[in-house]
Amino acid sequence: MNIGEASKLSGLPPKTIRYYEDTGLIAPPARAENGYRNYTDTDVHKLRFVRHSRGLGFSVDECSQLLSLYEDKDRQSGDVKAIAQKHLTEIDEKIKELQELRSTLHHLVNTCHGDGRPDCPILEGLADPASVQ
Amino acid sequence: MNIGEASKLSGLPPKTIRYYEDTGLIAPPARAENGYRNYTDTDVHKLRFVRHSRGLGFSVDECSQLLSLYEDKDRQSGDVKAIAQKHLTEIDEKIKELQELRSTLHHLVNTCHGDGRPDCPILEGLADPASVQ
DNA sequence: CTTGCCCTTCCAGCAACTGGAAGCTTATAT
DNA sequence: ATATAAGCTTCCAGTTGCTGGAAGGGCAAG
Repeated sequence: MNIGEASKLSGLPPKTIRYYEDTGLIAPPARAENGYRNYTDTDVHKLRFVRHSRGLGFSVDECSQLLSLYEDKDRQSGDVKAIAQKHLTEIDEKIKELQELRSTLHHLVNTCHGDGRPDCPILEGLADPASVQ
Repeated sequence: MNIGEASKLSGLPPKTIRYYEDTGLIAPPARAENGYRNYTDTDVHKLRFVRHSRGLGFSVDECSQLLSLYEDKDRQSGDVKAIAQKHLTEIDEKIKELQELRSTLHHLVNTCHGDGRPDCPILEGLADPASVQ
């Protein structure tokens, strides 16, 4: 099938599929006589795998490792779990970071009148965070 | 003062300060006779403002708007609040997104033995998310 | 006078795409 | 049959927010 069809089935834009090929994340597919990329169901399967991995926030590099493990029938599930566990930890850190940031921002927003007057605790807080602590 | 001193006082790396100048976020400072950038306390004050704004996750473009409002003594605090409120909403969305993603990933990680055997629910979940629902 | 640090500019690269141009081929409509 | 549109190809550039490095000049200490 052409890239457009593979795109529909995998849920990845054609541009992204080509990009993944360029960067080596996915192997180049066969080519038809007219030069068009020719994808198999297996190819699409892997593209879907990558889309789901990226959707869970794995980096392209991590996706590459996961895909290798997926294709290796002698893999050790511990290797997969290690990658996932590390990513989970990073997500937890990111969430924590955002929540702290949200808390500060929420406080600032709450204390600002938000009217036509110029005095603004948000700007004061940005100029000098200590002033709102 | 030179850029190194401004860097220490503002908490921004010299590279970043120059970058902010290049992109128009902050106005070019005066220059000494030897061509070195010459920062005033006011300049440093604005650099700190930008660092705090960026630290709260505002984009450089939003920082630019906030800085303009900070410098405008006839500003309306409602304009500031609108920017902050919008950003807060985006943070909330981001947190929600990450939490959902975390939940899925956590579930996958928990169901994987993580040993020397090849069977792996994580890979199965990435290949076909429906299989783990 | 040389060592070493600070400053200058400019160019390149990171992640992960996305948009657009120029030029094919194929499908559809008249 | 032909005109047009859609889909495919490659390649280059831009996005966001820096960061690293090279090449060269300034300046103080030993």
